[in-house]
Amino acid sequence: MLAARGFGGLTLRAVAGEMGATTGLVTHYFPSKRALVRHALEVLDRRSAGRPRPAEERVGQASGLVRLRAVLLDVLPLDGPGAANNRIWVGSWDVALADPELAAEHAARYRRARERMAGYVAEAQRAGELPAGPDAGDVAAAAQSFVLGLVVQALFAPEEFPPVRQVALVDGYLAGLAAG
Amino acid sequence: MLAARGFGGLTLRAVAGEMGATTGLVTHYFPSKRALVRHALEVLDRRSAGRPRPAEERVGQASGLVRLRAVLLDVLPLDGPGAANNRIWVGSWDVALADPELAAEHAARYRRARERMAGYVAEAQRAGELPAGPDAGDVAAAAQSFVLGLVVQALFAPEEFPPVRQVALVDGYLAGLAAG
DNA sequence: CGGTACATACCCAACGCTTGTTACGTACCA
DNA sequence: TGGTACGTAACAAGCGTTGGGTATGTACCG
Repeated sequence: MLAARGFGGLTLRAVAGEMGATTGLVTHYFPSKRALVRHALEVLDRRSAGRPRPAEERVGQASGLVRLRAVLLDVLPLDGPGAANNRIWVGSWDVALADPELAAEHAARYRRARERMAGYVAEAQRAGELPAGPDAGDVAAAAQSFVLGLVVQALFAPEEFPPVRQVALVDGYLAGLAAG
Repeated sequence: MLAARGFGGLTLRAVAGEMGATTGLVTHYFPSKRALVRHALEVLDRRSAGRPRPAEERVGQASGLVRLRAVLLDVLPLDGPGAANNRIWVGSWDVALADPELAAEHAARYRRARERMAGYVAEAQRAGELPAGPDAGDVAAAAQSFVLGLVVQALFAPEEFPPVRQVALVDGYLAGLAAG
């Protein structure tokens, strides 16, 4: 629903209809539409964390730089489901920016992601894969900025940003980081 | 209106009320709400292009790298109006992703911005400010990804991304480009 | 110069529809 | 007997949109 019509086109009846049910079912489980939206975002977040990650799953206990790369690639809309997820995520920014509570949850999510990346960056710095100079938090924030923006551009211009190019751009970015 | 309540909270009555008028005025000039939204985005785009640009205006006929930096900085939410503009812009992605025509206009806007940046990149490459190896279009796409994502993060976590840090991150990114 | 015709700008009121929400009824299951 | 899981129906509110009314110009024509 959200991936197709966005948050602006989200209605309880459409949600219920998609499940072959009625609005009574939805309101039975969610006290309000806002709670539904919140739950949807939480589910999406959890699913993104728990889904089969094509890039990261084979990484195992690899080096910090390899894991950083895997995390970055997992964010990108490289396939159909990934694009759908990202459409929802990007669309949620409109409602989140107008709802302080949702905005805070988003901020927390992105902060967690940055901290995770910062750990990989620090690891890569200790291993000499990345220059030790820059602050790991800054590098992580920059890397997340890069992929977030790449997601947006890839969603609006899929033919200009096919999966191969997305990966190539990320690799180019990481190469720049390594070169310092 | 849009900066405060987002596209999900946009109503003709609220728009009219904000001007001290009625819905009749709005419908007199716009055949539909969709046309209103379209016009608003167009105005926002034009205003962004024509507003006093604190970073770029003093650049004049400077080098390609300096101009690239100025363009990137002009996108960021470094002050109140800049943040408001970016809130609208980010919020518009939800409605645009659900409306093919709006999506196409967005894609065209971002493509134009990339092409502009690519020109500066090529200029910087010719001047030896940036390594001549990478494709200018790729560098421009990467740079725009970077700032777009930085905008999103800065909007959700303003205290973690104050103007100084935003500028520092951009400069760090450009330094990496020059070195890589 | 005066008067008529017309277009513009805007308010007002209402339309039909959709929305989120609520209340109630009913089946199933412990 | 009671609680959970739904469907059904209706509610009031708000929505975009429409049509008509009324001023204020503005152009045309004798």
